[in-house]
Amino acid sequence: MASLSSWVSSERVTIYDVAKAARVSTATASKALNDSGRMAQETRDRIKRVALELGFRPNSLARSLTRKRSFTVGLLTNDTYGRFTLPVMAGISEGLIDHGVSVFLCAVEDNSDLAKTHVEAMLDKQVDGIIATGKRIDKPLPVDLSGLPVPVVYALTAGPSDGVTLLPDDRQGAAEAVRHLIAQGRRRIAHITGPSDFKVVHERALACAEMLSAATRAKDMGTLFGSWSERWSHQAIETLWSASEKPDGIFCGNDQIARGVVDALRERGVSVPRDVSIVGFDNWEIVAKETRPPLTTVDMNLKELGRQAGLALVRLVNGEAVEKGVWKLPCSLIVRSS
Amino acid sequence: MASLSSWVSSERVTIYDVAKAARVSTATASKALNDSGRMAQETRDRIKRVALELGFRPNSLARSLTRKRSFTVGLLTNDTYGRFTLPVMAGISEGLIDHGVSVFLCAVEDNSDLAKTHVEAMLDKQVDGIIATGKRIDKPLPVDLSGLPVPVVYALTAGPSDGVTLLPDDRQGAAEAVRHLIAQGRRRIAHITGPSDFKVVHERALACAEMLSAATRAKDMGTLFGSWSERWSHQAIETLWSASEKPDGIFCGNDQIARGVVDALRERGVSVPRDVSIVGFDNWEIVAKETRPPLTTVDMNLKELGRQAGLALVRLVNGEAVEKGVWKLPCSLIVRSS
DNA sequence: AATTACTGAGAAACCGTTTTCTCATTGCAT
DNA sequence: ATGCAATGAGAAAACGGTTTCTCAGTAATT
Repeated sequence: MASLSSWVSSERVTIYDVAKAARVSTATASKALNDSGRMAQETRDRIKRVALELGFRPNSLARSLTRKRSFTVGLLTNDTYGRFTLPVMAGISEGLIDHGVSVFLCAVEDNSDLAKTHVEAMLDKQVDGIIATGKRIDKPLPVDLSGLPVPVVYALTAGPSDGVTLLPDDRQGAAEAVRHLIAQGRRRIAHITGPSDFKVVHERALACAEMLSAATRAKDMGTLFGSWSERWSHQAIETLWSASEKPDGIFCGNDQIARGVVDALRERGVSVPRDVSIVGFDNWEIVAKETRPPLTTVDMNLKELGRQAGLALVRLVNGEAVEKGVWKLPCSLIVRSS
Repeated sequence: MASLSSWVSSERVTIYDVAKAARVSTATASKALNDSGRMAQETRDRIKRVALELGFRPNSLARSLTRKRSFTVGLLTNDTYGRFTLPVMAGISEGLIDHGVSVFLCAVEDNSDLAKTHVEAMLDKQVDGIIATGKRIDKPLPVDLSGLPVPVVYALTAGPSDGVTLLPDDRQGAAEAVRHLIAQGRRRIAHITGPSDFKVVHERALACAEMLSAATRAKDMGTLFGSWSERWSHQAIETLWSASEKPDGIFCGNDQIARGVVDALRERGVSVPRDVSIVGFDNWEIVAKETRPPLTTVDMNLKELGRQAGLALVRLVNGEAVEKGVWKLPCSLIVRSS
């Protein structure tokens, strides 16, 4: 438990205090502490030592005012419930603190006016840039962020084609999943997934189909679109198991479906993974780890995605070149027992 | 879709520009725009009009520097995965934006050094106050926030006894749940809940027992402690249904358990809600709404809790009196079909 | 007519840093 | 000795606002 009790003392130490104590001007003090300007190394060291002794911490506000750089960015999200956004946000926060950058959190639901209010507040507070994040990669936030005086990065939400957008590589993740099933010796592979109006559903289904058509040894038993629910899993298994030829490997659109599939198979006396191998998607630990057997699944590395989004924004703020368009970040296969 | 394209134009308008355009000094301009100082109403109106025409937006940094008030607070969380924190954070963000206050998001996991870094960064940025939030009401954040030069409020995490802490009223929520079961005409009520080392488990179990011992018509069939899993639900139902006298109402420690209970009962041919009524806890919509029948459950109003936390902090910052100790915010019973 | 009270507005200081000049001093080569 | 470049440090002007104080002018009172 870190103690921060040094701040108990009353008034903040300013650079004037440091300068006075070190018997130099504030100009010299500032330069010494920022390793800029020219002065005797001895002077620089002395000033730094004094600053340390006095517990000097520069006032960010004052610094930002002159530097015209606030080391602050805004994070706009329309997700106040889901479980995908939190890791992304955490990744952003963690990735940026290393650069001394703080993050303004703005939760806007789908309220366009609220979003506008937040953006204005952020701009008033002189953010260096903005990150937009959401819950679906095929829906934009309820506010147009183009034409702002600061750069914008989109993470896990739809952005404009000329912007920088970071998304998980659903196709690669799905491909890994199917490859794993094949590597496990599975030959008849089906895909049970969610509603067809989700973009991720298509991406994953497409990659699954491609992978299977390229595979010489394995056969594609088809894709079943439904909903993100265990109920749907039961229906889907009902359908698949009423056919004569049954799959021995199932790739599921998410962990919830996978969980339902495992349960449905158990009810039928089909053993997982002996008779059928299952791979989920999301690595939603509360589901994946609790399933018996624990689910093999695909992790979207959302925290890393957030971190990358933060770093990309910092690069943009610094005027460095950043490739426009959609960046697909790799997913990882988490092998458990299913 | 709100358009913010007005910012496309190059340079920001400062109060100097407004003053010049209105042919007054910056002092007068400032006073006019802040409705402070003394001047002819006509002058005030004219300056405001000019400011509006020019699209003047005061630079928050500059303002904060003199006012010694940044209209910014820090939000510290150790939750980067769970589903409880996000609504709390959203509530905080939404509650504070109305006061012109922005929120710094700091995700610290259980890393004490990282937490300290974040706190220092926030203090450097002159936050007016800090909100600590987490995933469990019985675990504190990995950093000591007492003795800071700014006020602190704790929401959904353990705080010091002399601080301000906001928590859901688990007891009241549990009592509502049991009251509902009794009102439904249930007479033999059991409680199936999670691990006994969670404080919320005890709170809810205690309230449940109290409610039942006070009820003349209903009988307490006991509490079963287990884990937060559907697996445990099946076990618990196995246990309860192996006794001669079976419950006709079950209050579950969370929705996941409730979901498992509904499923386990269905497998036994017991109808919900005809034979047995079920009430869950959390109103975890993805589970509660998907269950067949949809779960009646207790909502902790986490967003409102976040909002209240934000408002409490603002009051502290303003030097207004705020009652120390733990504030329990009411839960709401969400009646669905179970 | 002289004094007093009030009104409206501006000058200047300030918040805490950074940064651009300026300048005295020193060391070195001519 | 003289000129010149390099060095070390400070004065002052930003940054964009707010606030205190001053003061000229007008209105009201004696």
